[in-house]
Amino acid sequence: MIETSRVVTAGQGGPLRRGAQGGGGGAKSICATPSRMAISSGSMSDTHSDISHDQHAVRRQKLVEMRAAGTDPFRASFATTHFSGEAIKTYVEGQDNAVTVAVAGRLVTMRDMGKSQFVKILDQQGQIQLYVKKDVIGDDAYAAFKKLDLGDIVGAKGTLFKTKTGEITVRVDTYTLVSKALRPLPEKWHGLSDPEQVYRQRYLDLIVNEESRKRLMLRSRIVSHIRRFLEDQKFIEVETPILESTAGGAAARPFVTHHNALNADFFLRIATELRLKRLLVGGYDRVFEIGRIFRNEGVSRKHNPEFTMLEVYQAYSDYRGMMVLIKDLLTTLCLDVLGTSEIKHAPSGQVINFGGPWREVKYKDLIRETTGDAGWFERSKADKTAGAEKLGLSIHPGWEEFEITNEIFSKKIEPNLIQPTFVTHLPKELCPLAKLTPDDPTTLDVFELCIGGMEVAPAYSEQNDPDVQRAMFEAQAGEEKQNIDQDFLLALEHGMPPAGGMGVGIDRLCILLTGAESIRDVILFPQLRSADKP
RNA sequence: GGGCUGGUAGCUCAAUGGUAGAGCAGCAUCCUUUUAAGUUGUUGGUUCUGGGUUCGAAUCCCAGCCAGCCCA
Repeated sequence: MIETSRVVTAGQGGPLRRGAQGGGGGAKSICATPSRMAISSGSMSDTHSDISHDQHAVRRQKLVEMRAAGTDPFRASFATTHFSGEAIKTYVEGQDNAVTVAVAGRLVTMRDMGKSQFVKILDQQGQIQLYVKKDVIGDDAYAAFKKLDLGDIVGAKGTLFKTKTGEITVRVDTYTLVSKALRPLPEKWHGLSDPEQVYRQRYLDLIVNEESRKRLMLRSRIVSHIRRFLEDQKFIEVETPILESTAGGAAARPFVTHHNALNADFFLRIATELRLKRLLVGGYDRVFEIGRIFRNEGVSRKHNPEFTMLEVYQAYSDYRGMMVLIKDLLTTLCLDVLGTSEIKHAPSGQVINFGGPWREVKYKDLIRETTGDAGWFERSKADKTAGAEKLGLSIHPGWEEFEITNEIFSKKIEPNLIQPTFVTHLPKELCPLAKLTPDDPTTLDVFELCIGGMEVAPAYSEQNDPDVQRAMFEAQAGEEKQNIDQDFLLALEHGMPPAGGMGVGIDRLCILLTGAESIRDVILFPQLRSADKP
């Protein structure tokens, strides 16, 4: 497809453990509890080292003491009745302590006031405040509670009330420590801002940076909405192979891997198109896949080596049917997930409006308009080169004419298409998988949906003439005939229904809908160079 | 791949080539409705790594690693 590409290096992102400093810090008793902690690992020097500054050591010390006292947090669990958000909703206005809830989560805020404490825990739905009073939970439990650290995971049972500042809070009757955090959390006010650590230790980012947590959860809801939307329209979701012997369906450099038992190299797929069309042949009339695609290209703000693409195929439809589908999909997506049809687009300062009619314009008209040359497509290559350079573009001498023209499109036109725009009738050289326009065989029955200056979704009237398809593949492959997917052509000879097909880059869509600045902000674990030390 | 910028305490950040600091958290102390809670005191450093210049380097130079931005 026209779909643009993405990314990267093979490196394997292992779990990173940054500073190696574990264990070493001698275990010396700092606070009371001289106890016998012969078991604690590490050296037992006799020097009276002070570990009070070493948060990791202090927390390990607490764990040792807890175990010595017969409680092991890692062997405990806790039965919850509500997530934080649900618990808050069950509060009945004006009726303090009427409802009992059991919630659990990570301690993210602690305010110690002597004989009582306000703390907050974080779970999947957000934060909820707990109020712990010494005279309610008892002296021993309170003493233990005071030893908890930020980052520890606790379960708490109690009744809901509203504080004098109006926050719905759990008045804790009992609590259980269910996991001890041996490492400290990043600072609460500024959060975690070092981008490297944000990506490498995403779990910390999710804990302390609410925007990240919300943005990435929004992504999950977006994908979920897409599935529901398509299923409601009788589309069938399928999963096709990632390992392929021929990487087809797009123009991109694939990753190569090796299967030992078969003693064969395989490519990681660069598109799902050719597999899904085989399913059209097989009688799946409406089919889609939301799948990971791998492209062995650069890494940038808009490219990750692996990314997620939705591909949809609908028999007895065409590129115009895909227009209706994508417009319905995106408008309902905005309303259901974001609750609005208008989205701020920071780079351009514009407000993108998904609600109104969407502009539709022919590729050639955009080119003629931008170059100011009504006869652009009749010009010689030299004239086109000169025209493009006049627009400030640098043109490689080896480029074909359509490449020169497309350079104008991608550099001078696409970045300015902020409002949803269907660019139709692209030159036939740009894609070998679509049908030619009946009254203009130099163009294709396709559109490219551009929003926010990005290509969001290309769609075609899919080529189903096996002979035309073979000719187009061969023309594109040139000397690389071995890269042609012969089995796909065989499938076409069995007859594929006319169909509309479309690809939607999920990551870019999420960038758009969440206002993210980089693809890395909408991918939980973006690709980075290996952090392993040599 | 090229250019630019950055890497200092657990986190966020300071520091003319001259003893490396602050806030948060940590430790200790007071406080039973707080909202970045507050109070008093206090600990904590392989300044990314390796070379070099210098009487002296977080700072200047060279190389490398990692990251971000821009470009191809």
